[in-house]
Amino acid sequence: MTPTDDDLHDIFRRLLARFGPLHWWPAQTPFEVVVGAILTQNTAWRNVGYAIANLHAAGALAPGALGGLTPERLQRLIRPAGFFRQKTERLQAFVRYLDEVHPEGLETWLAGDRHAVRAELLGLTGIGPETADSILLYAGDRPTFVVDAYTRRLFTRLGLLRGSESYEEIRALFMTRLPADTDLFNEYHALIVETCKSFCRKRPDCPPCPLQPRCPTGGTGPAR
DNA sequence: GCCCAGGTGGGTA
DNA sequence: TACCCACATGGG
Repeated sequence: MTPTDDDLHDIFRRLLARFGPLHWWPAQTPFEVVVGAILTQNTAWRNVGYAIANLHAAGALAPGALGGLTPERLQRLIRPAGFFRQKTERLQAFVRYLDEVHPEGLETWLAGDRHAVRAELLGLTGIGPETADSILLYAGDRPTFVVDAYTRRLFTRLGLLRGSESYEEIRALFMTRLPADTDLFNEYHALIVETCKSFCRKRPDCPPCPLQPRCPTGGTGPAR
């Protein structure tokens, strides 16, 4: 049931061969990664893109600028990403914390002790394990594995997870079987997301699945 | 019209 | 620990 080192390496090789390196995260700066990580919580990335574009147009993709907006203004800008009241609170709480506790700046903060920084992120309102790991990996360039709904779904359909494991269990599983390599973790998570987005049922043009004869992301999608 | 999307926090048993 | 619910928009 639980994947071996070889399973995890083999799946990675197949996905990389299929999609090539993706060089995530789709953002220009570490701060933009943080904003995207919060905005994408239980939200389709397409909608996050609209909100990021609004923030960019408003010149608000920097901590000071975003923190200086009124909540009403920020809510308007990020409305397309959904949960806009909650997410406004979370974004402004983050920049407030950054300003008050880490005047040295986001990148310097994230470069500190990995475990301490993760614990600190998890203590912030609106930052759960997936958001914390996304920030560490994609904004801080630190080796931590990001587990998301796609990871759970794909590996459950491959028969390598039961599906009921906790976030921390799945993360530990990957991290104990793979070398602590930032680039590997970066690509692995990106490839899992890309694979699940290529979901055969939604993409009739989906090429042969690199993992199984019947695409494990599509369930009822066309075989091959 | 209905369901889902790269979660999180608060509440209850 | 294990569920439940609120939070909200846009696209298939």
